[in-house]
Amino acid sequence: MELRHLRYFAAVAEEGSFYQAAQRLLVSQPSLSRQIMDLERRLGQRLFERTSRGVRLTPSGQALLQHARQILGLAATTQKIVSEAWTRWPAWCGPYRPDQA
Amino acid sequence: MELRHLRYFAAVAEEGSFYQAAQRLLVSQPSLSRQIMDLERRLGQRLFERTSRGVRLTPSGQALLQHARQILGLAATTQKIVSEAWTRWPAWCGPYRPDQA
DNA sequence: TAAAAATACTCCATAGGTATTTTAT
DNA sequence: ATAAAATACCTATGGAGTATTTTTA
Repeated sequence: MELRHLRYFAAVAEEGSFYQAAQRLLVSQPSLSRQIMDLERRLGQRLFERTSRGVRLTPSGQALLQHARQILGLAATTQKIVSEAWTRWPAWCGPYRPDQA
Repeated sequence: MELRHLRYFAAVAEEGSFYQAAQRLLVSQPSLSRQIMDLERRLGQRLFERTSRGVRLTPSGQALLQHARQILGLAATTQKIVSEAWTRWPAWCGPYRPDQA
């Protein structure tokens, strides 16, 4: 499991749709669909019920969402804290412009 | 930033050596070295001081280690909780054998 | 000078894209 | 009939490996 899986999962859960979440994440709907299927396979759980007008969280999905938010929040905080520390990366390494590091 | 970066980082921090950590992680020393450099680039911080008999955490590295452990612990707990829920993945999808999901 | 890390390549697994089909209402 | 997800297929980024060089106690 990688943070990418959780970012994608949370977006789908919040949008209630692969279609919408893909737009928000700036990835294609099939790429997103495959990442979620991969996550479901890794966890051995179906996370969404698919319908013809979107998706709905399964009980497992609801459980995951709470934890995913915690993890993503902690990851964001961590990046902020460490990135803003005073031991700067030497300038000669060149800049790095992350969407999220 | 992905969980892989944090897993690798924690291993290096605990072993005090890329060389040793690579063996523990079952990856090559150069692969590990590049992943850590990538993480340092993303965070804009040098995480380790390199010496000829291993590595030592920088202040930024020490800060990251605490958070990395939290995140990795939370991720492990999450996988356990969700994986052991009752909504089993249908058998027809075939099994999945992760080292860690 | 002897360890450990960094570099230089090569390879390939997989994330991501486009086109299309399937499904459910 | 239509809107959304799944599938098929292709491309390419970057993760991983081997061989080698550089560094520093």
